[in-house]
Amino acid sequence: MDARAKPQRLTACSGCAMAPLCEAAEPQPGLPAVSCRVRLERSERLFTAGEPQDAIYAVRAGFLKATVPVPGSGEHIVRFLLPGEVVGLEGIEAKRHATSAIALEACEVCEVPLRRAQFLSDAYPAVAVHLRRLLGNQLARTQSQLAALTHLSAPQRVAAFLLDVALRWEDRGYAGRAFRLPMERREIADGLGLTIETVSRLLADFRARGWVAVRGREVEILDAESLANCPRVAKA
Amino acid sequence: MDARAKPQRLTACSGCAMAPLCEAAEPQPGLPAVSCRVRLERSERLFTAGEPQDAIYAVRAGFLKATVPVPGSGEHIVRFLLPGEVVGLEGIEAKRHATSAIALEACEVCEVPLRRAQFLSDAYPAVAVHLRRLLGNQLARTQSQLAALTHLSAPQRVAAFLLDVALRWEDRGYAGRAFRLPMERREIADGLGLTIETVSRLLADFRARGWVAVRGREVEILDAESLANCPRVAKA
DNA sequence: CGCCTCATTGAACTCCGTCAAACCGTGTGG
DNA sequence: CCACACGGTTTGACGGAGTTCAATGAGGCG
Repeated sequence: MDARAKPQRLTACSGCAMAPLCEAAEPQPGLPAVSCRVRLERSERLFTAGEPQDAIYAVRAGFLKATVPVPGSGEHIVRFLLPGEVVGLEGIEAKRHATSAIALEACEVCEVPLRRAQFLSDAYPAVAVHLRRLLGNQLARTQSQLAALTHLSAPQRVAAFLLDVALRWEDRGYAGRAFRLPMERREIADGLGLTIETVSRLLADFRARGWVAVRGREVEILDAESLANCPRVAKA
Repeated sequence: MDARAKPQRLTACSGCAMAPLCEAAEPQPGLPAVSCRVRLERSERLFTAGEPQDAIYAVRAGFLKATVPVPGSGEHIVRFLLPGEVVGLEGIEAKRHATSAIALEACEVCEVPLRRAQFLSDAYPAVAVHLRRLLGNQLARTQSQLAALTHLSAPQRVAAFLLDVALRWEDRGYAGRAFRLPMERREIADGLGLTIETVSRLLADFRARGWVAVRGREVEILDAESLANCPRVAKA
């Protein structure tokens, strides 16, 4: 029998970025359907960098991380994936995964075969536009992240991270102020280019200031304003 | 009369990433043509973040920089643009520029109207595929850069930067070992998330080791192997 | 309870940023 | 032709933000 833990919440497809590629206008002969059956446990891989790619994916429940190999420095996190978000776009034409996607907790993922995406793009200009929009938005977001991580101080990075997750969590329709970070400190640190200890210290610092309530992996934003204006130097 | 300096070299269109969008199979009534006339002087802007966008661009001659605004920290460089490379893809459907593009020297840029790109994508699946490939490759590259800049040490970043430019310069058909960096140290430092002084010191250090020959903005790679294996700590 | 992993806290170190001065290359004017 | 000015670059000395090393604390699960 299947002893796998069941993901807590399923996201409504209505808010999913992949929706236009799932709801095909009419079924076509030989058009591969969306298979939504992919279940993952913590630290299971959805795909791995370097492998041939034949699908793109939307997260239905649970958090994942996207990593890229850095020559001489192992794999590093470039992005956390929340329910409703899409992953695998970078290889949509290269047909080869540039990143790995790894579950941070029990997850459910929808798989859209590339053949399906391509057919729908060719048949419906609106789908092609949607795909380009997803790609473009993802690129813009990654560029902003790149500039932010290389120019913000450690406290600013942690503050920005908390606000970013809160905002995206809220966009999914949940209450944005309180949420759970399913990843470990090690993974938060990796994604921010910091160390475990620095992240831990800064979270403690933010709590001492009354900006957040943190207990383990549960987080509540108490003062978003102060977090957003977090100064370069934490000591006050 | 036009006192503008003439760009030194024009790249052959054959190697340009935008080529499939310029060479339209057959002229269509009302299809906007590619206009290749954009000339820029050092520090002139091709476009600015936040502005409405109605074209994408390919660099024909000269270097540019792409910057994004970072809240509370001004504009920062996310990418240098070499001849034959494409810029503006992130806004192809958002219709609004997420980045600014600024000339680092006398430049010539080809402008492809979005209407043209969209028409060709709808009419020719191969063009749509090409656009998605450009977008995907750019995304993959930006993700790698993100992970590298947040996890590599200062010496490793400078070494990686030199090798990256050398490789891209070689891809354009020039001799890759020796090239000119038209940007100032300030701009190199900004793109790498470092300071002018650190960049200057590390270039001097690399020269002292015999890894590169640097005189002003002229660079020659002497020992690519050592640069690629540049240790986390420069001191030996 | 006992064991393990993850998280927190403390202390010492170090890479890199900051401040400051000297050094160039280039253009300008006498 | 040289003197001068000016922006960019290099080099030096110092300090601090963040890492590294180390020890303690807190959950989770058999």
